[in-house]
Amino acid sequence: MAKKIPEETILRLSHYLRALLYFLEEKKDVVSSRAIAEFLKISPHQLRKDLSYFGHFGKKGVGYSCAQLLEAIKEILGLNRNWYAAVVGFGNLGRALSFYKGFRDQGIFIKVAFDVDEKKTNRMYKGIGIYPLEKMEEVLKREKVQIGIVTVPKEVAEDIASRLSGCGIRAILNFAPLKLNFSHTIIAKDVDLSCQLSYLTYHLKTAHRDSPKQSSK
Amino acid sequence: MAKKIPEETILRLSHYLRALLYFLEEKKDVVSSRAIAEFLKISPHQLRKDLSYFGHFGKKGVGYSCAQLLEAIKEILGLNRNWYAAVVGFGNLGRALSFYKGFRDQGIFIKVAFDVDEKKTNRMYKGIGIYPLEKMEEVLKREKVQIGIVTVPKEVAEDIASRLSGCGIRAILNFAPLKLNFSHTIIAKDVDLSCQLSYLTYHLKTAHRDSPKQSSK
DNA sequence: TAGATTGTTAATCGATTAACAATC
DNA sequence: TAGATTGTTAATCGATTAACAATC
Repeated sequence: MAKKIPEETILRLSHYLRALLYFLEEKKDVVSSRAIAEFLKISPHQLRKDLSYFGHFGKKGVGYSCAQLLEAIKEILGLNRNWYAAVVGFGNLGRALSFYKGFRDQGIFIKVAFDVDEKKTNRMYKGIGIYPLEKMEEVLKREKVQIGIVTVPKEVAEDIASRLSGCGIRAILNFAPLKLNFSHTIIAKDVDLSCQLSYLTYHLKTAHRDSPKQSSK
Repeated sequence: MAKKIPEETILRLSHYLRALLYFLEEKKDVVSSRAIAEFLKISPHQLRKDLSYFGHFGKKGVGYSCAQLLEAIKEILGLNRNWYAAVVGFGNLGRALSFYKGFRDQGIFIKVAFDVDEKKTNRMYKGIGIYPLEKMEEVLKREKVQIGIVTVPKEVAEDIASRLSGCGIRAILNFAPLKLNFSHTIIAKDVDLSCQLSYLTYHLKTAHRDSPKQSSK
């Protein structure tokens, strides 16, 4: 592989996808990097730099074909196919994520969920099969699932991750407040909601004493 | 202000807090940067560098007092007091966040929630008052709330943010798939769940063709 | 051709890692 | 005193921004 691709670039590709969907809805055939950048409130340089990691998608002096760039980015992100996920921990958050529309729109479907609480399990819930946690290995053996979404308490999260890994699942979206993104066998993305809120309280507290200006990013 | 503090540093302070809570539970009075770093799977350099932005908290040759460092970080993050938040959009995700324990443990309490759906509103729900969206200004005038948590559809998110700002709320945790973190009057943190999943599908797709090794971070 | 806009190289900026002097 | 560990400076690494040649 030629140049290392920044993680931030990958995350921004999703934004570009959204912008293109918007411009397509607006019946635009072609857009410039400037127009996309304005829509997303970023700089056009960044968009072009990000795309340059993957190839040449535009025409100099013209811009980008919305439809073509959309397809190209979908392909880069692997979103030109369907993916299936399992939610582990069917509490408030697990349930909310199971029915999150944003995932389905991208072709990512929650197929099954697991929970320790026997009262929740062994039934279908809006098309999703809910199983007891101890049946995880058994169920995942027959269901084709590539992604695990972990919303269990932090005490068991690491164990769950390694069990998922044992079932052949190589990607985890983790909501437990600890780092799962450290192994070499699993790709994990940690989403730590408490950290995000502390980030806000830090700035609320700090904004006071300094001045109304604020270091957003 | 002397040196600019990286955003990543602020986010890591929350992790340090958790590590210290762990070591306190383990009855440790003093910990070294190495021990904390091992627990969190980061490098001790990073911990020490991060802390150095805020002062001197350890004793050379000894380490850090768990209790003292805990208090110091709480103060830095503004977590030595209570904060109150309003959830806007009481759908699946809004409801899940309203009862998320991790927030309460940090002294951040959801006081009220708003939704357009009249069937959900004008009642209490496990201690949280649910109000119709059009009463937002009225309710927020009498309730002391510093943080807005936005889980409305993307079409209305920007409008909601500016209405929150108009009510004196200066910090927003945004789950709508667009950027609210651009104004100078509001501190926003955007949490984009679809991006996180695409990040995983990208790596799943890419890991195949390269090799089992993976560029975690 | 002139104007517009891309793709890429170079310059800048910022964050992480490493090394080490200070000191408990 | 010797060993341990912090806090800070310096070196490295990586990402963003800017500038511009290529070209539609």
